[in-house]
Amino acid sequence: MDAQSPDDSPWMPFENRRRARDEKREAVLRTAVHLFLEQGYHRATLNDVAERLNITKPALYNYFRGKEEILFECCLLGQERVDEVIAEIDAGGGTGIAKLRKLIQAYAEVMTTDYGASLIRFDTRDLSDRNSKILRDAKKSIDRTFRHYITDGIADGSIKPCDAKMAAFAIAGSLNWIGHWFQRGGDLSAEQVAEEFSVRLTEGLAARASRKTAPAPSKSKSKQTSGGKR
Amino acid sequence: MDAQSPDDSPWMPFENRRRARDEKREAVLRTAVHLFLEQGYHRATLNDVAERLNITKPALYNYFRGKEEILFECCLLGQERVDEVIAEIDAGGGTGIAKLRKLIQAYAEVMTTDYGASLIRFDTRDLSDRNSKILRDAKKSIDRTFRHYITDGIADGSIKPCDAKMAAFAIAGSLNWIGHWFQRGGDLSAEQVAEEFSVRLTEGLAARASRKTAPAPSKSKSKQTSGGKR
DNA sequence: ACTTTTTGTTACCCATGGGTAATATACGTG
DNA sequence: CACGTATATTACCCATGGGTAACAAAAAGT
Repeated sequence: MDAQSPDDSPWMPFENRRRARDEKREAVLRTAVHLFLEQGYHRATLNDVAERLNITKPALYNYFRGKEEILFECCLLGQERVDEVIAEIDAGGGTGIAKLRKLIQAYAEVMTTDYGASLIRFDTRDLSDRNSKILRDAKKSIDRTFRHYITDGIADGSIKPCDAKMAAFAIAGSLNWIGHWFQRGGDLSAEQVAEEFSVRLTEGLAARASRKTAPAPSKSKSKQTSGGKR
Repeated sequence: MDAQSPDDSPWMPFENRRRARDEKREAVLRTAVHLFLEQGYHRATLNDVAERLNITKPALYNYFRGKEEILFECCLLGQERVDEVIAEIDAGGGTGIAKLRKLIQAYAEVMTTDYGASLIRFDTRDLSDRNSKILRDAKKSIDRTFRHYITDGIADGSIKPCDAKMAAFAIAGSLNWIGHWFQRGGDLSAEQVAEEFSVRLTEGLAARASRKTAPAPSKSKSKQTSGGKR
């Protein structure tokens, strides 16, 4: 997904250091998110980031207000990718479980990218109140989408009745964890993981005798939500 | 699980500050882990910890070498609880899926405790090389146990063939995530969560027509491991 | 009561690293 | 070429917070 490796810098040591501003901004973000993930946000210093780009720390301040803003924009990029994914799925339609599978697969792939992982590996408490709230709201919205697809699926019969809240937590947990263990170049590709998870995480939820195409119209049009305890 | 609230201190402002050394050590850990989780390890200062205990920072150094050691011991306590759980299950016996369910349930409950959560909420990179390795090894061992129960289950026919490695990741991810969202006093009790997860996370794995008691002795005594891709 | 040990306190050190000021160098433009 | 602007650099500031030294006050031993 990331076309360029995180190490290539537009600032060649002594060459044409003339490129569009936005490209440099992006290069800063790419390098920063990589370092933040590698060393942890607090251990990675702006000097480290600058050094990898063949510049010095104050030069970074031409593109960002400070360290916190860099962190925020990394997370934001990850969040935006997820939002795009959701918008696409919402536009497509399908049964609840079909949408859920699509979401799981796409979300899993995002989690294998640096920006995707940053969405959950970084602590929103390191952000300003304003930015922290933006991200927390975005995550809440993503969580709502998971739950929504699940309740949709229960309503249309493609998912067997269950506690949507906890099912969403279970699924999101598995997916978010990818951001912690996955690394490129391992023996598993991002696509393999995404494919496997979209199956594994839904096989327990799918209504039995699940005809791929036509979900059996359940006679009891129960109002969904939780089936058991609560 | 934690009998005492994290705020009660053996150092009453001006009272009998005479108690066993170990109790004080534990009180420091309880308060520290609580603060570390609440604010994040890097934002929580030793002054904060000391203040909550009605003492001053240097007093902490009577019980610990430094901040890092406190962090380490918190994680270690969580890890030990998991190890105890595993030892108990190993001693019990049963089919692969039965052991897996027990592990999931017990692990989930540990994750709802402060020490349990610290096991995954804290970054091992904040520890010394030595301590970091100890914890990473312990986690690897836990992961192996998950995989082992799964391959056991595949071998004894209680779990349908699947990629044990990824199944373990999926399950562990869900469980670890509990440490991020669960909080006491919410609308879900630790037991409810543990119970629900032990069912939800295994219903996709269980071999069909799973008689609770006697697992159908599979005629094909295949050598287990992965069934499909890899 | 006297020392000794344990457990605190106050006062300080100082490395770290985010952020800024002043300044230099290249770039595009009239 | 001169000028303004964008971009980098060097040199610095300083708040933070982990850790230590020197000292005080209980507890415990004798």
